[in-house]
Amino acid sequence: MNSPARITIKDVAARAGVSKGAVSLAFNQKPGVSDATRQRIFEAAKELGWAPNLTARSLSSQRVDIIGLALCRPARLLGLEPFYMDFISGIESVLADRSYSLLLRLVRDLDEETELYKSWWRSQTIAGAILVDFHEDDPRVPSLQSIGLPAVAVGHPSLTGSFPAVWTDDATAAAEAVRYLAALGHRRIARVGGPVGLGHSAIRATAFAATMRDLGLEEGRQIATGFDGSEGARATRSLLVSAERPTAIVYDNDIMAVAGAGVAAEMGFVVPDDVSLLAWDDSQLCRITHPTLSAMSHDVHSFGAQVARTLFAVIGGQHTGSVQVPTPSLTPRGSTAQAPARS
Amino acid sequence: MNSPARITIKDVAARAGVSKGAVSLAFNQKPGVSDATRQRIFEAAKELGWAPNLTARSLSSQRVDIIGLALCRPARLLGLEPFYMDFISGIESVLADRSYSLLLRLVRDLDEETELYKSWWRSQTIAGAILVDFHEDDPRVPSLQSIGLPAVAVGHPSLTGSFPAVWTDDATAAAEAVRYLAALGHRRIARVGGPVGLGHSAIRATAFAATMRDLGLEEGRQIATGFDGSEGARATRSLLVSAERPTAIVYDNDIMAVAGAGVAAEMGFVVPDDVSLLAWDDSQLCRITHPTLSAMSHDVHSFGAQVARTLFAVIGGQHTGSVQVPTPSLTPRGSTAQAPARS
DNA sequence: CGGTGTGACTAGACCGGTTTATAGACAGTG
DNA sequence: CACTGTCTATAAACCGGTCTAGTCACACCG
Repeated sequence: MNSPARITIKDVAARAGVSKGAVSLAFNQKPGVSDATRQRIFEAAKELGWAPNLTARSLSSQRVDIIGLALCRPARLLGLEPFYMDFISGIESVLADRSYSLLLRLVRDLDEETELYKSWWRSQTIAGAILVDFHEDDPRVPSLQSIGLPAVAVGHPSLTGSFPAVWTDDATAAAEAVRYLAALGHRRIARVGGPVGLGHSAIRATAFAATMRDLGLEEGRQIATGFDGSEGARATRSLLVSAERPTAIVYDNDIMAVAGAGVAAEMGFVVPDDVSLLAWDDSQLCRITHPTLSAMSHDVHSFGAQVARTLFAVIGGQHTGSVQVPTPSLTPRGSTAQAPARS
Repeated sequence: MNSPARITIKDVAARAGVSKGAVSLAFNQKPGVSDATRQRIFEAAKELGWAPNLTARSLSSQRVDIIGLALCRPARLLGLEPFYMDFISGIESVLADRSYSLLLRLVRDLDEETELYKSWWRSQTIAGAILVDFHEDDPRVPSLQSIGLPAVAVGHPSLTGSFPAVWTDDATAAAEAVRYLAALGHRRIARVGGPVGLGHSAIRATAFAATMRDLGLEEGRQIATGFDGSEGARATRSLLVSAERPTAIVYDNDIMAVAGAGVAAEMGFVVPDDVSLLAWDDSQLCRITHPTLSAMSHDVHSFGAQVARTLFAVIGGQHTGSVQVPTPSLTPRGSTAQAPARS
């Protein structure tokens, strides 16, 4: 169509009266050019408005400055989960420092995700990848390990094969949640969790059940959902109409807790007098509802940053072990209180 | 470190007993190779597990299959706004069809954003860009126009210079919101909006004021915020304690409306009996609170898809005009009702 | 039978950088 | 003064594709 003759390294070299090689050396801070020449080269580049063509650069240097992230949750849900954007922004904060960018793709299922990563890796599009939402016996682990994709896994090390994991101790956090509610006198505690297949949901479920047992409480009812607000609402409704109505409910994310609070209000239950609710993640959402939501809170942004740092270590060829980030801790707010007097 | 001799087009060519060129032709669905040969080539490629190196491809074809998107809102906020992820997923749905990917970056301010786009464009990293959140006299317009970056602007055409705009009629929607509330008998209507500088906030503000005037209502109070939940709460608090307390409040997004509902409850006002609240965007959030939130609703996913389609047209060299997507329309739910009897 | 197409295929230039081997200039040294 | 070493700078190979110009075989035509 047009292209007013793109400026290349050659033009800059000509203008500065040097060779292509010299320009390359100057721009990569390498020795081999005098300060005076370097200066001249920078000036020429500035006058011409030149910046190195990254495509050409990565072709010849066999290096690429893009990280891949595929997310495999329904779009509708992603929009709602404050978690992801916060997580992504944490990743970005580290990438930006090193002039890396994040390539994002939403996929429908794990197979599509695996294929995408394979294709990105084979085609040298990405330098490494971030894998999230691990399932038990996750199919991505063997496939992606075998092609040697540098990646860091966000999930419990027991799930992530040989990929270095960045993980948070969900089991301990789940136990703390139960203990806290028990300490408030609650004896019938329920949990509204994520899908059964999902690794961290399973871990929380197990820890939840074990802690209930430890404390001598009857086994709490647990309902698996798809993290979706409306599913959270449905689960809450089902819990609140049951004969053995729980007096406290733990949710696996903030959205479902908000939905739960909505359902409680709709059914005439007062939070926290009739039922205590405990959210998970502690995004800003927990602070703007009424009552405010008590939550298991952690720093999702830092979590993302740590993931990115670990990935750089992996790409750099270091044999990184798994990294544990701080365990979510309880932040009490207005949605939890003493259990109501025995009914 | 290792690299088990990366497979290139040459290896595939050798294995299939043809030249590099033939492999290239076969893989790009171009004529010039017989079906039999094509077949052999594909087999060879499959056996070797080869996929074209996209870096090399874009270098020689001067084409790139990546779209850039820089978002310039504080990370904390992005996580909360259901809008963006939904919007992004709409974009993705179109990109994926054409095997394009989305390069995402969070930036701190418009200057950083401008520089980033310039650098992406000069370095041939992206084929085009999506610009969002236009301000009045947006500095990005002249800078990016002058370098010839193919881009589509999400915002009212009056703000986007010569960039093709994809926009939604906020003025009409804002007027509809006011008219609806007025029809319910509200006479003191307030608005909690976005930052004054932001284009669509300004448009809504103007339309809001104009409609109030048209209906013969006293000028409604409008408060500018940063879209943040806590700011929405603060604004609502300030409105509800004022002498001229409004009986209806329109918010510029869902989060602030949720926060507003929280504040109302905290202050003992019943929604919608004492005060009606109207959200904007209508994410799932509006359906899970209690009461549910009435909202100006639109299809953000399709919006994103339309933006992507328009961008492809621009990249393809078509002189696209601006495209208008459907105007947000009112979806009444539980947070709006007749105005309380005259106090 | 020579001339003209046409389709299949190849050699090699090219994209815009990086990197290596090498040349030249100059200073220091025995 | 020849000899070595250091520093600056260059030419050319290279990365892995695309793409143009051209070769070749074969059929078709007058």
